Amino acid sequence: MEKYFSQLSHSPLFAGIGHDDFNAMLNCLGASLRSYPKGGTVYFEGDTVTEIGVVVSGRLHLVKDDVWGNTSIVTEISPPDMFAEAVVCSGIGRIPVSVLAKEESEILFIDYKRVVTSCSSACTFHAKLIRNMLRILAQKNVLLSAKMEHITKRTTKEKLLSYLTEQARQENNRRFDIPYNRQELADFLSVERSALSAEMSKLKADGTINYQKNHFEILKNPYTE
Amino acid sequence: MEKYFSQLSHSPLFAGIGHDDFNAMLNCLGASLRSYPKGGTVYFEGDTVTEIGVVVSGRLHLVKDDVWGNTSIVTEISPPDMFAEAVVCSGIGRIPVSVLAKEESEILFIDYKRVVTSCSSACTFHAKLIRNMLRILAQKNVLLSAKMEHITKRTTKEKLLSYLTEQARQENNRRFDIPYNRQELADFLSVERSALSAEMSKLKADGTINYQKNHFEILKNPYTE
DNA sequence: ACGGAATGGTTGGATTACCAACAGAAAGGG
DNA sequence: CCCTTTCTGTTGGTAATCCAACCATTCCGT
Repeated sequence: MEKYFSQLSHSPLFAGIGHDDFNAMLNCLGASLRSYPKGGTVYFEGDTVTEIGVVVSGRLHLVKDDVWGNTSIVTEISPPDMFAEAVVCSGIGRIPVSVLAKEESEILFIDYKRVVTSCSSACTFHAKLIRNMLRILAQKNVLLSAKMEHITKRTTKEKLLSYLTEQARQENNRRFDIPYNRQELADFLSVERSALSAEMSKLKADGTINYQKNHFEILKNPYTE
Repeated sequence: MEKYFSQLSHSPLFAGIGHDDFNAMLNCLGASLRSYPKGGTVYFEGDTVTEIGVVVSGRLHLVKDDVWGNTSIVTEISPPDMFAEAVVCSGIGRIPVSVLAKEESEILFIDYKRVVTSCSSACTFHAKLIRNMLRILAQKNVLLSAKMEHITKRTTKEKLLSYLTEQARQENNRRFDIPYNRQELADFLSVERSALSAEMSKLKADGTINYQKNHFEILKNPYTE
């Protein structure tokens, strides 16, 4: 594990946990490091899961099979990402996706019960770890909620404007940059790239917004035409 | 607070916390009960928030204003629901919605720092409360992720099939009931009710699914036409 | 500077969703 | 039981998206 410390110490889950604490913690939590060959299966969909997984090397795919066997990739997990945390913490237990190793991978497994149960020696990192966990779950929550706001809009135009005004609000400025190119923005909003481009052109033409590449400016209220 | 105990003790946040602990906990956490008149404002969008709110009476609306002042209701909160928990736990702090009292309301505010900081008297409920918090955030996470799976599909048909096959998978049975009527299902999937009905009729006609009211059955693979 | 790849904008035809309106079926109340 | 309300399915015209294809521009390594 020693060689992975510098990497893991910068991960959100272990943020703020020092080198000394780190080793003590892994012992206290009974963390286990397991390896999977390329193409190996970490979990099958529906498996009961009680451990949080942290990828320390390699690459995983979370995949979903529908009832007829069609497979689609939900996410890719690479170091130092975590997986299965929501299923474990929620108490649902049964994982809704299969987890496959796309490369030879090493995963650090942490028993959730031992995270939330204070040990006898009252380790200092317990509180830290739990706060980190809460922060991670809550942040993901906020991100998902924000995205949901945009995606539930019906038209490409509405989704785009919802997203852009949200960015403007966050920056507290009508001028702002976005972190996506057109294709990525289209994917994020679940729309067609070409339709997105077309809508952007229209909005620029009628003076609602202006943009160059990733820099945007909101000019007037699109709802008061 | 006493009169609200039976109600709050059944809320997810306080689940498993007994009557004795309950009062001790509120003291230990420095919880404060504040009242708001009908139409009053609990938070303005962008306010810095450090407390989790639990509605004990009345009714709140979380509303969102875009940059031009148009207002839309994001959620309604009624007892014993919680709000602002994601913003507070995530450390983001600035609340992305305004919180308004639609009726005269009483809200129990709990300082997050005192939840995650073990007190000197090592109260037993701290661990319980934190586990509850983790569970709530994680459950919301799982629900949001599942919904996102369906909504990111492009067409009404795909959204519907994504939802139905997910239900079939969860029930482990091709026959299952859904908890929504047509309008609610349409709202959940962010599509038109009429378009949804039409798609359902088509899928029934071509023998892909069958249904009566809220009872559904998946008959064959829609992808291998 | 050159060539190739990636990115962004445009267009036209096919598909799909939206909207409004209507009608039959089911549910609920008196 | 009847009446009203709610729920569900259907339809037709309109509007929007999707898809494929194409071109222009930018980016990047050689």
